[in-house]
Amino acid sequence: MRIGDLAARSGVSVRSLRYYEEQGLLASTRSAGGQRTYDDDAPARVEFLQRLYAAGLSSRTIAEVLPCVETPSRENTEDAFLRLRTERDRLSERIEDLTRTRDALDGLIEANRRHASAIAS
Amino acid sequence: MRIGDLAARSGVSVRSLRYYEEQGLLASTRSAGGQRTYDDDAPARVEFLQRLYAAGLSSRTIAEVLPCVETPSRENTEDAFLRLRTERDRLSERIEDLTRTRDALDGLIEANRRHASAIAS
DNA sequence: CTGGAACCTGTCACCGACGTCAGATGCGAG
DNA sequence: CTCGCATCTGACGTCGGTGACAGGTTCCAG
Repeated sequence: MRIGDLAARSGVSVRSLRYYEEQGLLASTRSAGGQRTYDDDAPARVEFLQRLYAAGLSSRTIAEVLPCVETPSRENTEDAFLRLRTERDRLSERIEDLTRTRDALDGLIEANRRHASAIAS
Repeated sequence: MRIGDLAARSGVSVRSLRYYEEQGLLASTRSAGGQRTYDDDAPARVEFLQRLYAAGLSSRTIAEVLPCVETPSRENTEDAFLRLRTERDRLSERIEDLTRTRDALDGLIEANRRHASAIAS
């Protein structure tokens, strides 16, 4: 699979795919002419990367966490594993915070709705 | 309350407070010498702004939503109200997405833990 | 009254993921 | 073989919320 195909399948720009590789997040083999070739796992991988980015992780953080995901061996995995749990906890806090914010917005909406109906009556 | 006090109380930099004002998100009266003065509601207001920023809203979006929050009158509130609900829904989707991501991370952690214990045994 | 801390405006720098352009090269269909 | 699309590398631009600095003014404690 070439980079254009991967981009089309994963819904990510070609630029981003090159960037992911530059950051050490996505591997590719090169053809004789130097063009990138991806295996069938790539789209899922890219989707996962997108997920982590959306969760607020930076490229560097993702890179630190990935060895834990890819090669669940030992040693160089130990701190990556800790990182992974740390990021999970951070995400958890984030979710709670966002939920509180949503509740606050709900409160505003409710107050506004009541106010509007009070005017209407 | 002067800008330094507000910054200290709300845990936001002086720079950011001036920026919020520049974006029309935070009002201040000026002293004779031109220095900003804030009333007692300001810290809560700033905290709320921080919440919205953390929820991923841009300054412009916050500005579009605020009239709905501040002056729950009618007319110029109508579309602000729609905006507010739109943003609430967007936030809701975001929360769901992050929750899915957290579940994915939990899956990885669990898999890794099992793998580690398999090695240990 | 005075000195120094706090404040003012204005401007430039930064970060990080990505857009975009340029110029060169690879690749496959006809 | 050739034409044209896809891909390559490298570089610069962008956006938004802030940091940081400069040069000047205001405020308050002593």
